[in-house]
Amino acid sequence: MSRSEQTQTAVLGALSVMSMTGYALREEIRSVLGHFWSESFGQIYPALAELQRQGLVERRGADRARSSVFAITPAGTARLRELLGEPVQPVRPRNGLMLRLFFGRQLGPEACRNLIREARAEAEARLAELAVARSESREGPHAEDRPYWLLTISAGEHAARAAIAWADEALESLASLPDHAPPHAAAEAPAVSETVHPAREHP
Amino acid sequence: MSRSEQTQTAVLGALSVMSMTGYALREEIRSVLGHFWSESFGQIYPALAELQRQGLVERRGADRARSSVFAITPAGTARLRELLGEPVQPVRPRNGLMLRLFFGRQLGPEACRNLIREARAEAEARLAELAVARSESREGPHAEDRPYWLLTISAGEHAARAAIAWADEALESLASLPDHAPPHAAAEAPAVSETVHPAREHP
DNA sequence: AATATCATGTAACATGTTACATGATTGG
DNA sequence: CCAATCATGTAACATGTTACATGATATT
Repeated sequence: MSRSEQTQTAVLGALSVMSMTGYALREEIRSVLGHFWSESFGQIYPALAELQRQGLVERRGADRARSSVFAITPAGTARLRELLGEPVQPVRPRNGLMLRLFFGRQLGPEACRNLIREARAEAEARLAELAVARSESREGPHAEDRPYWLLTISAGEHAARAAIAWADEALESLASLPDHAPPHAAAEAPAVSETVHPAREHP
Repeated sequence: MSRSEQTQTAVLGALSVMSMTGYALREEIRSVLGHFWSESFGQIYPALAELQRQGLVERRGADRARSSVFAITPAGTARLRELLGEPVQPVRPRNGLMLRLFFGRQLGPEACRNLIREARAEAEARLAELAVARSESREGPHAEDRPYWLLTISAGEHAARAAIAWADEALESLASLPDHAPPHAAAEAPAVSETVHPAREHP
């Protein structure tokens, strides 16, 4: 999977489930695949044009600036299988939370705790969204697709629960640290204060 | 955190632990932060130049093409704290495994199982690496940093264990699926498939 | 009629990786 | 000396997002 074939895969995949407009594609990808995939207009339309040129999708409906629906062709389905069979290309990690925690000594325990609480809340929210997705999947287009969709939902749930468990553990482990603030801190720092930072100077 | 301040954060953070060359920076970031962060030469050197220009790091040693060590300045430490305090910028997800599983019906259960087994093996490997990192952290430069490093290691472990648990569950759930291969699969010839639109234009 | 949303597309920008060029240092 | 590795840097490329331009359709 060298090029932006990734986008082609996502687009062909979505069209394999249901024909739709490019606009709807973005919406679908955001709402349905949103937990593990993302595409922007700037990728979707060029990809659609290229796929059409290759005869992998076709346009139906008025072709002059009017709303038109894209549908996958048999060749497109074959291509989709081919693309799905290619090796998963590794993602370079960029986890801003972990970066901050790794240098957490510079931030001090309290700020770190806030970051972790935030992450925990996000994981809870994700869990709730996934519960909705799970129940909605019962009305999904194809019963044949459902077992696979549930796999991805389950993966999200496992990850979110792990994040929550980690956060609780991390908060506890940070609680035992003396809240001594960063080394020689508060030099020129203006009164930033942040969301929860009431106790700068202790009694 | 608008620009590539992310890179500046990582570089300043690494230099806050220990002074080193740009080359070593890449190695350190890859080996120590590798589980959740990555930078390439193409980012590190320009970032170092910019940081030096701003007086946040300084160069020590011969400055004519010879090996030189970069060290963080007091202003750099202050800037690091500022950067670490900025909101975590969300990452757009791109999980190739989940994309494949979501359209797993096109691949068939067996291919999906292979993907999951692969992911499980990677998670096991990650777990082993993290165990090494955990034991190595005992000889880390600064005892004060250790609690924070352990937080990130623990997060990796939680995530990896969750991935393993999910994989086992997923394999079991796929085992119950009839191994009927993808819909009208096998032949690469476009054997007419069409998931949603069985009928072409002609009646 | 006015506004919001749907829909398509593109250009400018932002980001990030790879491959290369160059030379120093080190170990066999 | 030769090769490998350390070290710095850059240019070309690949990727991806945002903002804008344009106009249709639907809603109020």
